Amino acid sequence: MAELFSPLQTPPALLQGGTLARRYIAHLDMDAFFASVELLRYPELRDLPVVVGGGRDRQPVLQGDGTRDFARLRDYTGRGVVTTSTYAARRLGVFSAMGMMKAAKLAPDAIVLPPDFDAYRELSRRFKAAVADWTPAIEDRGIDEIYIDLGELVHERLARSGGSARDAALAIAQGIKDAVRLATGLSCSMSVAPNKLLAKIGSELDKPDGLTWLDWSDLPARIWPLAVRSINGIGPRAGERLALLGLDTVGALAHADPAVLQKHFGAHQSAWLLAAANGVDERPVQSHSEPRSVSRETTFEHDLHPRRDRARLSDIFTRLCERVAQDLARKGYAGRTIGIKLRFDDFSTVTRDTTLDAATRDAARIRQAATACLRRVPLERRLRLLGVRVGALEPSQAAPSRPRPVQLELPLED
DNA sequence: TCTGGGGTCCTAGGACCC
DNA sequence: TCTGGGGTCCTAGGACCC
Repeated sequence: MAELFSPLQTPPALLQGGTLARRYIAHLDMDAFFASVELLRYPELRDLPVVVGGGRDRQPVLQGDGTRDFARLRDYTGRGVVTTSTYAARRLGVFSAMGMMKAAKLAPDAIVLPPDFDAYRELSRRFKAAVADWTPAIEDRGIDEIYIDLGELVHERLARSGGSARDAALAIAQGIKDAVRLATGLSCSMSVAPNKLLAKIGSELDKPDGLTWLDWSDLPARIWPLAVRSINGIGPRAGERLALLGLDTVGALAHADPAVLQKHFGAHQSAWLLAAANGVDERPVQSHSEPRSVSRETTFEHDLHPRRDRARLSDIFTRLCERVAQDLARKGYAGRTIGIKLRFDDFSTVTRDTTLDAATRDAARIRQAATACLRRVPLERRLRLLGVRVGALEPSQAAPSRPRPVQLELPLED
């Protein structure tokens, strides 16, 4: 049943391993997800630079002549970052996580839309349901992406119609892309590869609406020229440290001296870096996972003074505890570890937590424990952010409540 | 005019126990 | 006089991801 690696496709590190089953792992990534959902609603914005982000901002205003008046980035004031931008906005240099004020400098005429997370969650549910019609072997990776283990589907198709595994996998992936478009009106990019690591990289290679096949034989030509940051798990910090060692590309990392890497990154991380750069990743597609923590936090419009703004802070604190308690009840969990997070006006961040004898999801109990945590922090600066977290979760007796249905004014009926 | 909100995982030191 | 070692839990911070 299990095919074996052919030596040509096999990363050297796995050769000794012997009989590993060839896997067909897909990564599916919705294209510019939030912005694309907004384009369903406002088709007249297609091809324009549009930014989704910021806070409680002005909604588009329907005017007498039937056109809508949209807010412009240049008029934006306040904190907040770009959540997503359309491809037209990206061409102007505006990307996710960029401060809105910086984005306004680059693209003052771009249109700003406030995020509508209920709509995004609904479309997320629809695209995942469409994929689930094909296979249950789906790993959730957030609102706009999933991994899919295509192994069974590929073997079924080969048994039925013959042909190459590559053609079978690509036909299945194309079928899934079509199903997602039918269910949502949105495009996605997919890649099929021998593991999650390569599939994740692959889905970026042909965006938007791409479909990419990757095998180990593609490593030198298609993966090694990429920046090390293309590897999921190498972030800004590790990227910088690698650059200091002269390791800018995945290929350079793949051929780096293991002793040098180990000196700078330790045994564990250096081994992972080398494996990843060589396309090696044995993690399974995990179709079920239990939540570890639930949290709520808020950044204030203006920094608050711990004493002068004490009443307001206290209100906000209470509300955060209540929302965390609601989230726990909705999901059917309680937790033993209660924690707080503070961010000061200089952006320094501290956390404190405490572990109770028994799990709770009671807002008053959470607030009591969180207040005790708060007393352990010296409050000498103004505050920018306040957060409350409950961890060490365990399922709690009461059944989780059903999510409320969301009404959407989107042209999505099929 | 810098820098959101919701998460996961890892590390490291100290407490505590056997 | 000198001086164990392993395991687990708790806490704080930080890197990273979507």
